[in-house]
Amino acid sequence: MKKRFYITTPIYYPSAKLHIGHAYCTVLTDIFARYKRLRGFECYFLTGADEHGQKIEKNAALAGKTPQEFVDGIVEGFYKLWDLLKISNNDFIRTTQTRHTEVVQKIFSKMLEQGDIYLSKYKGWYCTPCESFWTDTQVGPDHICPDCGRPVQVAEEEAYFFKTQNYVDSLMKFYDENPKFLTPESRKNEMINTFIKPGLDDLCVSRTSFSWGIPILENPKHVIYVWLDALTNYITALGYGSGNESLFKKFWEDDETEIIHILGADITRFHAIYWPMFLESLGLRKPDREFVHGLLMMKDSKMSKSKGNVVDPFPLVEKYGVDALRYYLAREVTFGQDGSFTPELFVERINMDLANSLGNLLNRTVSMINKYFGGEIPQYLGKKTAFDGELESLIDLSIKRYESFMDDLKITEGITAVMDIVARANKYIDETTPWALAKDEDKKEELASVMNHLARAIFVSGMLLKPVLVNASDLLFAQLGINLEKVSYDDIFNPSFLDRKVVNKGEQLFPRLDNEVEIAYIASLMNGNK
RNA sequence: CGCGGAGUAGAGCAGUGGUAGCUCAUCAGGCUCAUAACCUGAAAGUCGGAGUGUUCAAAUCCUCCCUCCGCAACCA
Repeated sequence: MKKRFYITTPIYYPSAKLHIGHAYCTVLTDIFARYKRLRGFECYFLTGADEHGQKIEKNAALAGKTPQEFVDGIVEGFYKLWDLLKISNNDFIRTTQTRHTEVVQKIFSKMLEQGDIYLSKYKGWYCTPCESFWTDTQVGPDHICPDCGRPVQVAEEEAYFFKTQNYVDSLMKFYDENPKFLTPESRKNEMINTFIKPGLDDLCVSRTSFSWGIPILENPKHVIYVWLDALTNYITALGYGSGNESLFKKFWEDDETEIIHILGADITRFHAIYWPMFLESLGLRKPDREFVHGLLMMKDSKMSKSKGNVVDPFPLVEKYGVDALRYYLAREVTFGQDGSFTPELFVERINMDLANSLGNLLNRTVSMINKYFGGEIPQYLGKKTAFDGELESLIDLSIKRYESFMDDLKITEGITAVMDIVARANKYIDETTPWALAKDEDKKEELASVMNHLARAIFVSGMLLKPVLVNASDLLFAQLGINLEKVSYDDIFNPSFLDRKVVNKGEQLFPRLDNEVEIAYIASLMNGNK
């Protein structure tokens, strides 16, 4: 196990507002980062914005702004959303920042000098009115501009290319030697069969047809084109090539750091093929893992602006709280597979897991401790009832399962391991029938043991869910009388940790939602975006 | 033959070789500490179809077919 982690999301493109799909990727990455920190590891978490390119240039012109003004406005929205979702990123990189642009220029120069980049001609379908190049697949069989629908012509422009042939063999070797590099594994097969085996083209890394990009020093009519600019954010953010490389040394070069990129399927190719090549060209280490997450569908069809089913996370969080949304994203959608967001699933998941199971368990337990023990959690007395041992073993087992799932980025499975504890605790109440024990003075010890065990089950669950439920876990601790300053992960292993703590019955952690009303409300939010 | 994913109980999903699972919904029962909650039990699937394919053993591997979805144009 490495002792330090560097984890990243892709940098998102600020051509429009972010939606729940971006939130999904960022929240899951955040959960992992928080999990690692909770376990006591150092974890540096980076996200950001990829701000160059023709589309930004065009959208800015349409909005009557300079490109920089335009992206500044959009990125403001990024900050707000990540703030709202309690994203714990350590840094936010913008590709328009000089700490990035200057280094990208140096990177380009180095590659050019080494002969990994050469000047040639980019040939493609060109739409004169749109001033845009398109690929074969983009123009389709009729050779029509996908933007304006008019016919396109074959055109050429001077461009720089990255020589992939220099690194193909070494990439294949890297795949072989690092089976966990790209997961899920089907993604790796896709890369090899679809892109590498048929023969990899060199990658175009500059453009002259627009100017909103990082100029190439050696030839300033060119700007650096998308991927060489975008992917390198992962190292420029750490100060690579700058005056101060301390972060870079610590979180990239040190072998004790595990480097993890989280990304979506549509950009797998660039992360899995070109990024390792760029790094090798620079003589740098490659990431340990690239984890490809699935897409969030809106009930059978992909979320898209034209279909009017884009979900805006803001009103959702405003109404249901950040924890509800974070929990839904992490639990409902198996990380690594496609999943869906629907109002029905959302309301059901929150009600069943958070309100009925966890929230209600806390509520009933605190009530009983108040009623039977004047609010003081009884001391741990060992295994006093026939069911104590079973509950304790289930807790121990669930902690182990949780840890091993989470370490392997199986976040959805990690959460279900915690919910096993909650379910078992609810059952334990029925098994031990505390209300019956309370009527018999001789059973006082058993009753005390039941309360202690219940409190511990809730405490452990709350701790394990802390990376997900960033607010509710603290509220849960507070109800159990835990001093938030004096609690740490390792306390879950101490059965006596809760002895004599005084509970505080507070608000319901997750009030039950009215199905019909809330489903209709969320549906109206989605339609409102049409 | 473009690439990829999916097809498992009424709905939504998990499950990659070893007696078919989870959540919800349904029905019956229990309990009363609790947020009409919680607990127990039942009914419900020939795991898309085909193959006298591989194997001691297949939802899981192989071959073929069918259907749906995503990518290929806004969009993680």
